[in-house]
Amino acid sequence: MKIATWNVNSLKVRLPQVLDWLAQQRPDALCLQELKQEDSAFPMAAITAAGYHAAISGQKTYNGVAILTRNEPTAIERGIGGFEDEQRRLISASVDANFGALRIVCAYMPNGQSIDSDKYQYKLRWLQALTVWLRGELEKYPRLVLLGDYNIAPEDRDVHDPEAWRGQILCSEPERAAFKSLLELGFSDAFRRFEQPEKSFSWWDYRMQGFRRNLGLRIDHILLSQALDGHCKSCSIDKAPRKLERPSDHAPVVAELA
DNA sequence: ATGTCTCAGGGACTGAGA
Repeated sequence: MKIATWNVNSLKVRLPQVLDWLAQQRPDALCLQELKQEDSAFPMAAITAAGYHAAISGQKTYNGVAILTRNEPTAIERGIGGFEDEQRRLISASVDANFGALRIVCAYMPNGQSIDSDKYQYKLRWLQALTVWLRGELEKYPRLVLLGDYNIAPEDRDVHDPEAWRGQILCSEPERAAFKSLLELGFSDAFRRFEQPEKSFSWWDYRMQGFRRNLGLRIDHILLSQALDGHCKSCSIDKAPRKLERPSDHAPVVAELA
């Protein structure tokens, strides 16, 4: 089965691209972030017509996440259990796979703005709560995949200019330590299980002709629980949608499980 | 290079967030 994650930076604007991508790629599951719309505005009819179910948790202007699946999702849950958060950043659902039920967790992790911002403190608290909560989720759902926009570049090789970014937001040591804490739950980074081109990124700033010059970061990830390790057959970044007119600033990340 | 894109409020542009 094919699973993917894509920060679309407004589903209203990006809907035609999402529908095209679904038609071309036919993923079994697509996790979306930054819908930037309330649930009442979600384009359910178009998604249904494309052959997909949708579990959604939307919000006006900011945030908002969804899981689109070809098979009906079950046990849909919103947010991090035990963590009060008015921002709609996380949704979970289960789908059947040929190797057993798969638990999908779709996350839009906080950006943090800058390391001296109170949004940075919120980011670190959010990541801590996620890690605590996931420990229990992994017991309930051993075959669990955590996909989304992590807003963390885990290593220097995930950054176009590591020296310029050192200690900055998306790259700071506390953020990288939080990412490592996720790995210590038994997760592995699907992308790094395979040989990849150098300077592989998933996000490029709209400014400075960032995409054309490949001034990017790899901040969108697919983490696989230990029970899924042997099931992952490939993982790659699809840069094609980033080349379109009016693109999202992120590209989809895709993994194949069997 | 405070550089681009998106949204809301209000009804043209500005500010916030990324």
